[in-house]
Amino acid sequence: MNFSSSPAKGWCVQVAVATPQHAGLQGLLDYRHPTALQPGSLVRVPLGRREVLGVVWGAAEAGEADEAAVELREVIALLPLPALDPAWRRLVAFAADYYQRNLGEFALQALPIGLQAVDAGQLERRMRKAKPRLRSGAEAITPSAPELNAAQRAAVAALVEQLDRDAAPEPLLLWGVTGSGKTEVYLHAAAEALARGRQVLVLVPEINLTPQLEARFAARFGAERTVTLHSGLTPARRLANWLAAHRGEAELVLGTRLAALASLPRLGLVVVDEEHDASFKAQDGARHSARDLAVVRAAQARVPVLLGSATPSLESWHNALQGRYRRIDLPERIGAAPMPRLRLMEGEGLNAALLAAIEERRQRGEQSLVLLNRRGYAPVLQCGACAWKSGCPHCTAWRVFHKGERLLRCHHCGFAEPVPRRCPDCGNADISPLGRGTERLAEQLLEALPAARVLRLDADTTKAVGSLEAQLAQVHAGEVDVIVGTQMIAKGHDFRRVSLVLALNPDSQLYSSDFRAPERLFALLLQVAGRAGRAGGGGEVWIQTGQPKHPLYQALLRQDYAGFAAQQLDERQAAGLPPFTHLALLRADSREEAQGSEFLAACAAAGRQLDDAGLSWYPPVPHPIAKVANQWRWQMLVESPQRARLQRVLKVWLPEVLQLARQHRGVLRWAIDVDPAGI
DNA sequence: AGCACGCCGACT
DNA sequence: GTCGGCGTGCTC
Repeated sequence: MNFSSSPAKGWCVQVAVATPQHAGLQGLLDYRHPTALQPGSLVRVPLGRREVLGVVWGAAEAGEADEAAVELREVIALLPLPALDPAWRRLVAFAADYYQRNLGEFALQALPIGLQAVDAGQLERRMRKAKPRLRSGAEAITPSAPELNAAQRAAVAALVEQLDRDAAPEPLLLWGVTGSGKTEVYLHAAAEALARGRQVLVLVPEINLTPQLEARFAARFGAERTVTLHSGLTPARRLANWLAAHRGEAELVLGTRLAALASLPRLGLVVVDEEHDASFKAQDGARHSARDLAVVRAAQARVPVLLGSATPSLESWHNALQGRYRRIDLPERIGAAPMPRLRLMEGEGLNAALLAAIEERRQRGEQSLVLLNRRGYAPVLQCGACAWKSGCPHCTAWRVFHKGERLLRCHHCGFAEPVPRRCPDCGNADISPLGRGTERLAEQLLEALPAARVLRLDADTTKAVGSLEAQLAQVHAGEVDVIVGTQMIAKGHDFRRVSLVLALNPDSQLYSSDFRAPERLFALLLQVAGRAGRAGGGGEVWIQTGQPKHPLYQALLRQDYAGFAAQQLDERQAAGLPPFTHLALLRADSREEAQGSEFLAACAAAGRQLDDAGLSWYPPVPHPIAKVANQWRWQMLVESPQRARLQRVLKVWLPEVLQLARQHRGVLRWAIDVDPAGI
């Protein structure tokens, strides 16, 4: 033994910290620590002048020969928490790799913001005072659990079989209309997982949907076993809930997309409700699909995943058709409430027939729901004498006329000004609204039906905390005859008194440049149709359209999602679109119009150069809204017949993109979007 | 991304 | 004379 050698220089630990890829800091950062640190440990480390949170990914002993180790900065503190488990690290590593982002960016995005601020002492105090929770119990199903119908029993049976089998289960696609009892299947499935001592992750698309779901789970299993995770929680609450999940105390974790990467050491079941919903796709930061990551997570952990929807995403539907997912149908509405009758009507605006129908319902004490997917009074203001329109000076978009607030407001950058009395260009006093939003529709309804009590429900009327709940309470109390709203009225809320749903000219969404627009419109209309007459029966849905022969409306009339999906999949295949191809979109924002385009063109050229997989590289095109807040937005598409080929090429392409971004001044931001929501 | 440093316009 | 605008550069 050699006692004379100097002591080892400690350990070199590799730490994941939140550094975006354009920061030029790739991969893990090395720090020094006197002892070895377990992978998954949470640490505070210095980064420049800041002190940041990091996750230990690996450690190597630094011998005395290791001169470099002397230069490394020291780990500041080790947080007194159990390490993030290998399953979590594997999932995060997959996500970073697949979505082409830094590991640290994904890892830190998955941790609650409260962890970054809190120090070790605070954390210890917080954990001590955290109330002890019940451990998993056998009393999973309480007597209040209702009987399941045959279809629901089949779904639960399929899931139980998967739970008890130690093989990677195939994802279950639970297909059932509103009211077919999907939630009850989730509850029974959760009970089975809890009875086996496992944790359950339930994802929903919107914060608004978490309270009612939480109430149902808490009523069945106990509030002390249930936590929620979503962006509406205060940082302290979110930290406490995250910790409860991380330490395995919370057995049921309900949340929005940010919960998909929560730490769940005993995960036994993943549920994604309304799996088709666009909210599962993160459009900022490290872009990813929480639904897809939930499926990957379940596969990696070899636990079942339940994807529920009345109108599954075409990706999931295709997967079921291909035998990769197992489809389970819930064909009946529970409680014998039939689906409402659908009608297509030609025409424009509030005509006599529509008004008469609303008035008839009102006199019977029933409610009507009018869907118009456009906020404000009118989408644009126009001068009667010259060519002036209410354009936004900072965006290539019109500013919307908000009559009540007397404002012209840009819905893209937020720029607002008082409505001018005269045309800013020619001074003419005759300026008038063009088109119609929910505010104007509500006004027109009040004029035509003075006795009707009209409530407007959109992002403008519900932005104050608690105002959505208050207005919904009014609706449920029968204090409202007509509800006018945007698509937010289609989601989750159960309007028992509504017997008539009107969708006013949704045609514009049919001809959007986005290839997913028809899919979204079908889902929206079927979802809003499900709001009509859940209790009594005899509900009606009227859809006003100039294109009654359009296959989408014809399929909707038959309430034939399968037929619609088949037709859409044919179109996607013919057009070379997902799920038959795999896409990545490179986006760039620039100060001057040409800069973004030039950068993306250079990126495309570099891509073609290195592409050995025969991908398609499309030229840069402006974003549908080319300029927002004085920044020009461009995008460029890469298309591949195979996912693996796309992945392989992106991996070698991105370092080149990073290089090019440094050379192209004026490019303010850029980001890669793998599996983009739209193009 | 943060957060610094660094050099030019309107104000206590 | 300073306060502060955002250009540019760095972070194990």
